[in-house]
Amino acid sequence: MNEFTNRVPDATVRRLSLYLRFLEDFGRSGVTNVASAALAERGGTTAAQVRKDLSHLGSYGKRGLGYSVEELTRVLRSVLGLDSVWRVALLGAGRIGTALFEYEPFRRRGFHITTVIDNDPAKVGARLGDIRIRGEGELERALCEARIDLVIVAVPAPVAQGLVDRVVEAGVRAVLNYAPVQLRLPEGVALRNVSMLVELECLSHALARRVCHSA
Amino acid sequence: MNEFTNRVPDATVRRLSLYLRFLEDFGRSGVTNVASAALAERGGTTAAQVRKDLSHLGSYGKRGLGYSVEELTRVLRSVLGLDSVWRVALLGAGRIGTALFEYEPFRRRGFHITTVIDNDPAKVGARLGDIRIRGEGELERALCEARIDLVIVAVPAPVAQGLVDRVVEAGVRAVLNYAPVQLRLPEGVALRNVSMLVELECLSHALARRVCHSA
DNA sequence: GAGTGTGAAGCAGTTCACAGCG
DNA sequence: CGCTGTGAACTGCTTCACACTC
Repeated sequence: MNEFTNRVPDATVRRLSLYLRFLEDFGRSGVTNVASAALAERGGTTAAQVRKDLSHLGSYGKRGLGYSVEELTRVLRSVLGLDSVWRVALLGAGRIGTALFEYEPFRRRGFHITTVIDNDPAKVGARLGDIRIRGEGELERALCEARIDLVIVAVPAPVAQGLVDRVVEAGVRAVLNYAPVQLRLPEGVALRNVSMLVELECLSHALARRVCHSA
Repeated sequence: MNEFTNRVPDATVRRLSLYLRFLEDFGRSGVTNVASAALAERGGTTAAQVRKDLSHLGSYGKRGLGYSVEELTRVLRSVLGLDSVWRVALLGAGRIGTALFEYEPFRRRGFHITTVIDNDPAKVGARLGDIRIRGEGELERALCEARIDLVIVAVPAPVAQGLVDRVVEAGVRAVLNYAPVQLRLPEGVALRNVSMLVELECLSHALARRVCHSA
């Protein structure tokens, strides 16, 4: 099996993202080979799980030796689509939007926020870093001009769906949603929700019921 | 079965949090009864899934009628531990920390951030809202004085584990982690990770492989 | 010997389908 | 009749165990 044959399960993809971080750390500390057990240790999972995850991508391990840090790093970057630069638009330049904009790891991983939209007239025309904030009316034009691949939604819940409809119409195929709404998207558009409230409420459930949940 | 007999699966808890939002919306628009199909519609899931989820809590539906919005709201709030106020400490008053601090929905749901810690001497003593930022050295004292239930970690990755060890030692039983590290915690402490990078990389994977993932 | 790759078994969450109640 | 609650079937992820390779 190789990286093109099969679909990689969602749960696996999320772990691959972690493994990649660990591999980069190992690489920086000069480690050249790493065993599934070592990755498992760092990731709070099991060696069998790591091997199963990696086996979805192909056979990159050497028996008795483990995986080449350098090779596996390359493979994971490729599988996760991190060897191209993705052009990202940020919708909403409020507290959360601004924090995301300035989050260094995004840029380091090849996610370039080249467009920022906000509908507050006081903000339009202002700068975020070296980018001029544009008004909602320019949405389609901006997405098209900048050939945006992916959109981060950080606007208030009530306006999110309307904006996203337009974004999808404009041909964007991936949406990362920070607004506390369940967005409705057509087939073929990838969506991920990051909900601060949901996670916090899971913890509050755990506290109230004295049950331990981990993730 | 009632709300105290059995463990509620993790996947269900996350959906309960969503259902609660929908119920509150329905309540505001004056709807008094709601069928599983209506909740499913809003949540992008199926009616059977909703009923199965709710059946973990007990039998609150009326056949032929659906669920009482008011009653179900009360039950969900209780199951999610939202009828008490939780005292929260924020570690890290950087971009992300500040954004979280000012995120209104937290407070509205009963999560009160009463303590803010940062190790930057320039920030210590400054105010965030009406709270004085305290130095790292005061961590244990602050947690204890404020009887903190839950900690939000928004510090740089390299210092996160050290701080969390002290937090756990001080008796805190729930941690919401925004730092891009895999924290190691003892049994019995609830942990949730919110990783901007993982979600973004799932999307980039989907884009690169032209596969659609939703959540 | 050390450590991978993988079928097979085990487990958990989801979907189905329908009996039963209001 | 409409809609819930739930066993039973199903699907998919995780764990196990071991043959196999370096």
